[in-house]
Amino acid sequence: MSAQYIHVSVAWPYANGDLHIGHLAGAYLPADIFARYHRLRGNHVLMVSGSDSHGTPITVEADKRGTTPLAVFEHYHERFLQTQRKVGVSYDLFTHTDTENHHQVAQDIFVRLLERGHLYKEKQTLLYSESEKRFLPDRYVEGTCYICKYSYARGDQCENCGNLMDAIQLINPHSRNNPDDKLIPRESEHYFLDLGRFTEQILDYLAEHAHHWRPNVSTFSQNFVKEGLRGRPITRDIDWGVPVPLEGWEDKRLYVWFDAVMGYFTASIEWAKNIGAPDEWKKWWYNPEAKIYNFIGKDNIPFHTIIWQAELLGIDGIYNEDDPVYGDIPLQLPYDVPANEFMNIEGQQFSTSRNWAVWLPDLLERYQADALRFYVARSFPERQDSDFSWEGFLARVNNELLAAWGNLVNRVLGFAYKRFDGAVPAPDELTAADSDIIAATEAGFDSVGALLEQVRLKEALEETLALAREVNAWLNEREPWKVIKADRADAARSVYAALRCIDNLKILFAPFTPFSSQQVHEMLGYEGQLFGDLSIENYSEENRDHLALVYDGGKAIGEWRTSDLRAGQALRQPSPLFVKLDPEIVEQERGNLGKERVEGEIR
RNA sequence: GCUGAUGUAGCUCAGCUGGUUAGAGCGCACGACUCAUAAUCGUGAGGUCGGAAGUUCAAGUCUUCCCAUCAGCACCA
Repeated sequence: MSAQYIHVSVAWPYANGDLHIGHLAGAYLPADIFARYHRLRGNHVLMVSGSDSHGTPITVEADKRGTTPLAVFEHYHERFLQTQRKVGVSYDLFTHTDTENHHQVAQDIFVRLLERGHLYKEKQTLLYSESEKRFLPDRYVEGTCYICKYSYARGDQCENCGNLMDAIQLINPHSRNNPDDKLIPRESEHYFLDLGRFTEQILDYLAEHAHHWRPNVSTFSQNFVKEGLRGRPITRDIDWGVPVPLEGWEDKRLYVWFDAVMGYFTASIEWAKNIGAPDEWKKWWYNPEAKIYNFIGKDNIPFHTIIWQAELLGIDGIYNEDDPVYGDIPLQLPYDVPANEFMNIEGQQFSTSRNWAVWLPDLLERYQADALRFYVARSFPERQDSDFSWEGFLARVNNELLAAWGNLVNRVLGFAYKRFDGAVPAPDELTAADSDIIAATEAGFDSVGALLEQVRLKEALEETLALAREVNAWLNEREPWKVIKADRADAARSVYAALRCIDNLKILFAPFTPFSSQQVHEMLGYEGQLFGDLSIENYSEENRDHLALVYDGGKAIGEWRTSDLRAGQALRQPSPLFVKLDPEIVEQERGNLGKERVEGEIR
């Protein structure tokens, strides 16, 4: 099979706070595992994402900290880059939405939608907060219900009488967070994306993919459309964001959801520019053979299964009219949207305000990236919400990752290194049991690979782990440490077979735990690196420059294929792969939950 | 309130279109082994599948109702 084009689109984090375990479990780690697998397969992977620089949460955070939105997002963007490099999320490009490229493409998309009649103007009356200097979303508004006179009705619904309402219908509306803050109704004109006109196309699209999507994503999306698609506003009265490219609209900006979701597209274009091949992105976006995967959390499903599709359908052909190769090909819609559910923490929902959270930068200071990756992958909320618990982390790292896999590597390599002069022993002929165990691990390339293809990552890891256990069991049968005393040749057979198995497992584990697989690779005496390098680069545009995380696969030699380990290959001095965790961390870490977290100043 | 999802051994989870004594890993008990970060391997004890009713020769697996949890319900993205 010739190499496929795989696009891995990863949800864009708001740059208003550090990354936490939920980001990793929901989207980044699944995406990275999937991308690394496809790279090992020799496919052309383009994995992009970036910091969402705009949006109310960032301006709110800036006000809170007495600084500017720009300073807030740049501060967190830089931390995102470092954190993700450390945990090994291998983006071909992780950029942000305040680049000149993103602004330009977002505006072009807006104009194109406008020209094609997919946008309409409408006046809305919204409640404006003088003190917060913004229009408040309905759910942040509280007031007296005009029907039942209940005094704590929400802007969207009265909890007392159950009637749905518009916030402006409330008597004496005020901000929920700040009851003294009077809200003033203000009329304002905005552009809306006319979603309704895409209903049929989107239903067809959803039906076409229903059989291979996760049921929750598929069902949810279909119901969402069937309830009726209404227009969504795509402009706001704010000053932080992508300017609306129209005369007379200078004091408005594109609404953040509208510009952020197209980041997958704009970042692909930026990536192509950065590598000096400006049309290269079309190999994914205008190639019917390419597959685009959107890795997101469940809270974002309709944006990635409906609204983004509408935008893509609406702008079809953009930047492509005269292209000799791709000119007549439609813009590709996502092939799959493997949304994850949520990862709770110690049985409770994640919450920033209560600091009920596990922050990645903190975690990566204390634990190995692979330990974290392993536990999170073991607990992926693929079908339902899952739980991050420190007890679980301790148990899974010590009793599974370290005991089954780390120990297997350590016991075999240590034995081979000491008893066979630091080299891979040369077997005369393998026993049937030895050939069988090698074949069993080789079969993993098909079975684990098939699961990874289907984005069934948890099962893939479980299968890999089971193979490691199988090798341990076989080794206990063969007992080379006992056999060697009487029959060195037979011990050489089993040790050789064990090394071959480890060489296979090294690749099977590599998408999940790339750092330790690299160590195994080296200890087995190989040169080179399984994956490419992740670095933080500075890119200059016309008026300013920006930092980005970039994966360079140039040096990568890892391949998704069975071991052909040579007898006689010199081993390197083995050392344990994983640090055994002290049970005390459970109490220590639990103690940090809910405590105030001190964050550094933003310059 | 409406829509959708989830509820299976102590824990974390598998169980596709209904069909032999309900599975895995961890934990636990006992045993083996000692190459290995007291890791590994074997054996075993543990669930009647949230509750109730129903359909069926047969239900964890379909239907209805109830309970609990979660998400969405359209200007939070």
